[in-house]
Amino acid sequence: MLSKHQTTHSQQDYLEAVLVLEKENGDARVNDIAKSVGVGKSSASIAIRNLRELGFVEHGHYGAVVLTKTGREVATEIHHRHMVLHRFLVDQLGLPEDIAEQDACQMEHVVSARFMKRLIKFLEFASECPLGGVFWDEERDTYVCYIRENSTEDET
Amino acid sequence: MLSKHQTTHSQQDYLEAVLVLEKENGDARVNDIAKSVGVGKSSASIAIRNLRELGFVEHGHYGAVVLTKTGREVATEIHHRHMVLHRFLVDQLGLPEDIAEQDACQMEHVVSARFMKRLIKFLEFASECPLGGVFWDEERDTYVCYIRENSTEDET
DNA sequence: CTTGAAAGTTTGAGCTAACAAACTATAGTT
DNA sequence: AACTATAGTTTGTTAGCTCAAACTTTCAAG
Repeated sequence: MLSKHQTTHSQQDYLEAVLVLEKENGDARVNDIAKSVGVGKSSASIAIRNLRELGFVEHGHYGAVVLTKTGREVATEIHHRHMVLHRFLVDQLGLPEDIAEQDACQMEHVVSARFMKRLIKFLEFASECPLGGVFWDEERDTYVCYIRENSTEDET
Repeated sequence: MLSKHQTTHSQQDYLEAVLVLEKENGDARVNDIAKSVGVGKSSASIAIRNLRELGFVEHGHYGAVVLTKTGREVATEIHHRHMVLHRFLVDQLGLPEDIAEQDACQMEHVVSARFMKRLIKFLEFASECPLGGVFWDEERDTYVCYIRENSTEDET
């Protein structure tokens, strides 16, 4: 799934959690990681030990967990995927936040790099397209398209 | 992931393989299932035994594997997801067949029912929309949109 | 009717990942 | 300095999935 640095889905979840906690709390502790990932603290402790042995994090006994260079690469890529997928699910498909969050959390681990590149181009195009676009109409429970005022050509 | 009938991703793969082999060969044998899923025949044998004990398939010793009612429900739902996702990846995002196949195989197990419903509406709308649409232009390596000739209104 | 190849099964092992329970270290309070 | 709540770790168990290797059944060809 991920470019270099082969990791399991579970490991990707832990690394992403460390990245997010670092930003939010300035600090990533085992207990918080466990809560963030949704597992018991014993599971998190073991997972972090493995990630340390694999060189993705540094972690002194009873200290904070810190991403290494390679760990940060994996974490940022996964988190980037998460945000792009989330944006697609909310902005383009019009799904509610909580559902989008759930789906993005799962999809981020399994989609190919090719898919992600295309999805990014798709989103860029949708927000830039001079002719118009498509959006979800919650009232009418259907998609709706529109044309911008001053669009004169047939193709762009 | 799936409505009722809780199953693992792996079990869903096996059930889908049985469904497809039934259609293609008229028959689903353990060996063919193993090849289709991409595992050794011992793994397939054990997996089918579990599915039998859970009531998803029937399987006499050294005989063909047959879906039960509930097994068929799971298999058809998963296969339907597969086809919808595949169509989205190819028709909408313009991904090549083999990449789309890979991604659909993974995504079908993890996306929510809400996502699938929306994606189906999205695809229906894209193919029906009277104003125009978006497609991938392989030459120019970008998305392109067009407006149909006789579209007069601003919204539909 | 025997025999060999192909199909199917069983066994024993390994890996990832989760949990609860028991244990140990840390830090803050008094 | 002692004590306690909190954080972190270790241990033992379980579950799911896979594999290779050894074994058994089936079936068709001779």
